[in-house]
Amino acid sequence: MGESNFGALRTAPNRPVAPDFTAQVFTRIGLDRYVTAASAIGEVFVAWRSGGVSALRIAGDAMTFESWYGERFGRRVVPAREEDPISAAARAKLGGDEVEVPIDLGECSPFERRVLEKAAEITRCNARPYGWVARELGVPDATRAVGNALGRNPVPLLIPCHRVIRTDFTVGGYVFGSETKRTLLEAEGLDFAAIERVTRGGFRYVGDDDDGTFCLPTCGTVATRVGSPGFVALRSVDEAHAHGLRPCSTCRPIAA
DNA sequence: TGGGTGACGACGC
DNA sequence: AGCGTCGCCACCC
Repeated sequence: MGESNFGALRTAPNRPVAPDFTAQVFTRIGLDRYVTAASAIGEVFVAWRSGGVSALRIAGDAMTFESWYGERFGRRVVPAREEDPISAAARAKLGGDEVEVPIDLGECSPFERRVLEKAAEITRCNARPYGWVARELGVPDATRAVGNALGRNPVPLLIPCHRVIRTDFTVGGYVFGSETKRTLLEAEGLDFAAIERVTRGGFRYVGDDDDGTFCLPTCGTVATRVGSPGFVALRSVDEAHAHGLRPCSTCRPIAA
């Protein structure tokens, strides 16, 4: 069908066809493209279109990636011939720069979008429970749905869904496997051995007598110091209040 | 329309 | 402590 349209155009009278006609049409239509880029978990494929990065997967067989992409998004993706501002931004971010990367969430449902946008707020060296995301979104019973939405994150790493973990502070699932998730979080500065030492026995919060706040043990403000002197392990919010502690405004350990 | 599925969580042994 | 069960919600047929 598309072929015959091209044929009709090609034979239009008095109108020479530019050699790169096909490329021009694809550019105008916005054909999706991809490159490989280095990341914390090795080489990845990064695909994008006019609106921003549309997909990220671990690099491997190009055919497999292209057919996965077509299956998932219903569009064709081809290797890029040159860098683009969007791929350049993604490359920089994957390399560790704190830059904004436009993301195309076009195929996501409104709920999935909200979940991914919330996950995008979680900064390095931090982790939050699935239930925390649900609560922040105003649907505290939708924790399971939050997990499903994160599981469909089209752009892992760029939207750091690996920073959402289980309420018991075990890492939980991940597209690239739980081990990879744990490795990523450790590389960002979370010390799971220390976290496990604290949470063993049902401790859920960490109080800091110095600044008078209590946090999730995976809050970046305490993550590198969990278990050191000056911190008290707490089993409940009541215990925190008994110590005269107020909730940390960064990790917001309880509902506002 | 309705039943099945899943990166969860609380509870009971 | 670890496992099964069951409720929950959004999504997909």
